[in-house]
Amino acid sequence: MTETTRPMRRQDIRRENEKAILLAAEKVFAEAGFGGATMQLIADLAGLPKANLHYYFATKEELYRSVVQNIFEIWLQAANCFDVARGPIDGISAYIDAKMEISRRHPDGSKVWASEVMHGAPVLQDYMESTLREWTDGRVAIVRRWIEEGKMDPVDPRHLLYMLWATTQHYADFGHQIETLNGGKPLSDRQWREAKENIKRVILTGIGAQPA
Amino acid sequence: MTETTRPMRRQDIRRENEKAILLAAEKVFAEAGFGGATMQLIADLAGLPKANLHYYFATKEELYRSVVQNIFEIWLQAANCFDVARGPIDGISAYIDAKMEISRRHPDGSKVWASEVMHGAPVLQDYMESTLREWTDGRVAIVRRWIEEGKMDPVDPRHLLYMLWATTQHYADFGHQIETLNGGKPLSDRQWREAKENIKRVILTGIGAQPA
DNA sequence: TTGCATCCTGACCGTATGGTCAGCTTTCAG
DNA sequence: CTGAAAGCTGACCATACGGTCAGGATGCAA
Repeated sequence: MTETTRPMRRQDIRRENEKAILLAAEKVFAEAGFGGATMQLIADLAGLPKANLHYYFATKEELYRSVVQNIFEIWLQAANCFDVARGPIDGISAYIDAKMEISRRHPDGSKVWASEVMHGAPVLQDYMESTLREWTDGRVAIVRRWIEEGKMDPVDPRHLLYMLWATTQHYADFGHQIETLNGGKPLSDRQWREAKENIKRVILTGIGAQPA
Repeated sequence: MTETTRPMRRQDIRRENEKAILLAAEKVFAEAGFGGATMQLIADLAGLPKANLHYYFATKEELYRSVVQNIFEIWLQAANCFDVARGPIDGISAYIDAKMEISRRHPDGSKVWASEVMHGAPVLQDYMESTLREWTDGRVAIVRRWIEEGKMDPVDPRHLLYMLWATTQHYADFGHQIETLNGGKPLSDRQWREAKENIKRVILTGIGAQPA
């Protein structure tokens, strides 16, 4: 009677449940932090009994780790925009767009990531020391090259990167504050567009990479 | 034997203990989040028995609220730089300096504030809807005036403010990430100076407010 | 059809945590 | 000096949480 779908195959069951749990966990971890999140709440949100969570993820830590790693993947993927670009205008524009889209579509993930880093990255320390460092060094080299080629002013690449991360991430992490200051309403399509435009204009102008 | 100071007066005792508790609480809340923080840990860090905490602060929520309100005060005070300035160069420079100094000297407080907002500002919602909104509207008006007076390009004042908040706050909230990418060492005096300089240069240039 | 691996779950457990309280010590006004 | 108010604290309690487990249900290969 309550069944609307055909009996599932094992593979599908596993995949769907894991997905539901990860989605619910992301939201709960984002809203309450690791310490404030409870397995019970995640289970309720995922529509599963609590014991079932432990069938898929042995411990709360393991579940949390999975959530954080997921975000990290998405976060790193936004990097591609940077690489294929031929100059700061293309590259930084695309990167800002990509990161703003993540902030908009994936605010919970962004918050979990922020929370993880704020608390000293207990789970991701090794990633930060390897993958993140490599990624950053690569991007720093690219920016340096752009500077040498006269495509932008000599700005410290690291602080520029931090600025990009901070500004774009802010729209997810501090979304509640922005919403409150926006009269309690989420940003509209137009406002998101304006946000992107403003950020891009200020930064690109700021580093002397404006077209005209 | 262990007494190095003369017996204290009641007033002093109260003041000192409250201060010690608030300091310890700020650190623990910053490191573990509200849910992950324990009264026991705060008590240990403050060097007091747990029951004593409850003598000064009835509940964990009340203690947390005090910590958050403290930060909010400091945060708002940085605003003054903005008001007394005669133009964007002075005002924004001073504001960036002030907020960066907060990020450097008060990273725990900044993290607690960030955490509070990220979790939907359960404690500070009323403040955000009154004080913060008023403050923001005031600053928006100032920026608008600067634009009308031709002292800077027509940038959306709100997104500019968000950019200032995000960029400066990032050095506290994501301090661990920055430290990791800095070879595991905290930023030196020189690096902090460079950070400020870079941010100021990019933003002031970006909004067309550079002196020359 | 059968046997088995996978999937599921209600009931349970040990522990850690926020909070309480009775009764002690210390300060200090009168 | 004295009594009351303020300050302090070890021991205690109820609860909520992460995690376990025995045993039932279900899909599926042979």
